[in-house]
Amino acid sequence: MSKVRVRFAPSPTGGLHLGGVRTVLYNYLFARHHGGDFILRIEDTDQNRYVEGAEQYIVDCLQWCGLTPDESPQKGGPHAPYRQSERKNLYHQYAKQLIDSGHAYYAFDTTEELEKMRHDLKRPDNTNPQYDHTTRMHMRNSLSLDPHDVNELLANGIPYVVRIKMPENVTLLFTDMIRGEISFDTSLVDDKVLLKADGMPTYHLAVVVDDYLMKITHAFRGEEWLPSAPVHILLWEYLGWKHHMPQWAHLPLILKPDGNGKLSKRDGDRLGFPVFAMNWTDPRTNETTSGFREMGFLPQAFVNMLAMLGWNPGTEQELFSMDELIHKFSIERVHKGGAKFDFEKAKWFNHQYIQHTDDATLTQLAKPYIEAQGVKVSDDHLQKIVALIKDRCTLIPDFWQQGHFFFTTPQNFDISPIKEKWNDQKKAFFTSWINSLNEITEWNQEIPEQHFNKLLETNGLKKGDVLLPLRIMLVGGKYGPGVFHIADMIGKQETILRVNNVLSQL
RNA sequence: GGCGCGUUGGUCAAUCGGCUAAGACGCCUCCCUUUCACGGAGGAAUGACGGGUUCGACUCCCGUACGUGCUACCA
Repeated sequence: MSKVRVRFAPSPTGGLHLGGVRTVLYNYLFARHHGGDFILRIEDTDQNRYVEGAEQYIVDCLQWCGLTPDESPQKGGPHAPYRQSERKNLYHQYAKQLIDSGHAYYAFDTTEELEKMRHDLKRPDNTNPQYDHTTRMHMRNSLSLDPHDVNELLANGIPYVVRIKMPENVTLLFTDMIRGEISFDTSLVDDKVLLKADGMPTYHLAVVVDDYLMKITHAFRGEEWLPSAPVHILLWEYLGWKHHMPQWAHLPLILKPDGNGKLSKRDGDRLGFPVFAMNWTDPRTNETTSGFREMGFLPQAFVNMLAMLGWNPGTEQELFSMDELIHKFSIERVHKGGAKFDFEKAKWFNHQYIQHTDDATLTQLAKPYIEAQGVKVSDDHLQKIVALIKDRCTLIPDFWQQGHFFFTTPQNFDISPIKEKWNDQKKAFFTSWINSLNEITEWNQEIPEQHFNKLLETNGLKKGDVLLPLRIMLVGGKYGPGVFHIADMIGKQETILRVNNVLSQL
């Protein structure tokens, strides 16, 4: 068997969607599992939809996720170029070959004529009339027109497209690696455009020609492509490449969490979670769509989560390194049905990864978020804090949410939980505690607590009476790690200051 | 409308004819923690429906329903 070669073939029209990343992932895992090649091919045949920066964005996403291609527009390779727009001239000969063999034809219909046909033939029982064997002879093409007229139109440079001539009454069978045997009746498929009037191929022609030329052995794509599979299979056959056709796998869709349907970036905006891998700003509208990276996901967690959305190894294991995924991944275990995206589960994965990441690495990840708040802190000091609060961090920005009081004096105190039970006795306790702290020179985790404990009895209080007030004083709210850990980290002066701050408010 | 594909708890899902139907997320209760988390122990919650085939069907077949995708000179 020849070397496995797969490709991810996005169209550079915007940000990379969850489903897109998962398609890359499955391609990548499959290629690595089989010791094959993973190729990035840019399908930019639609010049109207081309968006500046989208290709670079895709490349950056793959890089962030650790899914680097072996061949790509950036890296080059034996089958360059890897951008279809740069391969434009290649496709013509194949279109010509199809016309000569009678499997395709020229069509001269204008947009208006096409619209008229679709409008005129529209019936309740046929809401979408097609350009197919039932209608093609009524249209203006090289099948319906006199050959002499066709030549004249071509000679005069009248714009034309090339359409595939779908055969009638042929049952097309193929085996999908995920779904098994699938069949189509070719009479029901329309004469798809292969070459557009601007000279660019459509997806249908380009994908077949390039997969052949680039020696692709396995082709993974979204389920939405299933209905056009017969067109592609026929092209492989008509071009004489039948025996080189890749094995197909149509991946299930990723669905929106509520209701049904494909997950779209609008769902993310609506429900408050990212749909793109990284922030994407549309250069035309300047609108930014948020991404998992910026929200504070670790790429490994993001990838792990996506791997499990539509695939699992049949064991109870949920957390996998990339190497384990490569080792265990098999396309046969990919599900047929679509999966609803669950942001809560996504966050759980990230929390798991944070807990399993060493403190030094986390420190470097958290640092930019801390510094963005105008705080300067040494790596050493930060790392101690990170160790103390990582348990309660789900996303990287949580290191600030959960630890801001280590860096800055709280300005707002939620005293409501302690206000009602506050009394002079407690006030006296804290005053005497501060006084005793002022006396000491040594500062660590134990000393302030020893003084604290000692004073309880003299003031007739139980520890539980004053622990929460102390927390509010130091933190500002009912959260955070052990209070004496905090006192230790912020130091004596700051501890006294914060106690006084709240004492004056009560 | 036509065609394709799909359907196990709220969600992700195991099961490839033996089921008293795993596990995870989320939710609830309790324990731990004199905060919030983490952790631990429990709990509620599932085979769309109807026919077959079979000693036995969540698993196989056929219908129906529902969902979803496609039906562009977009990918």
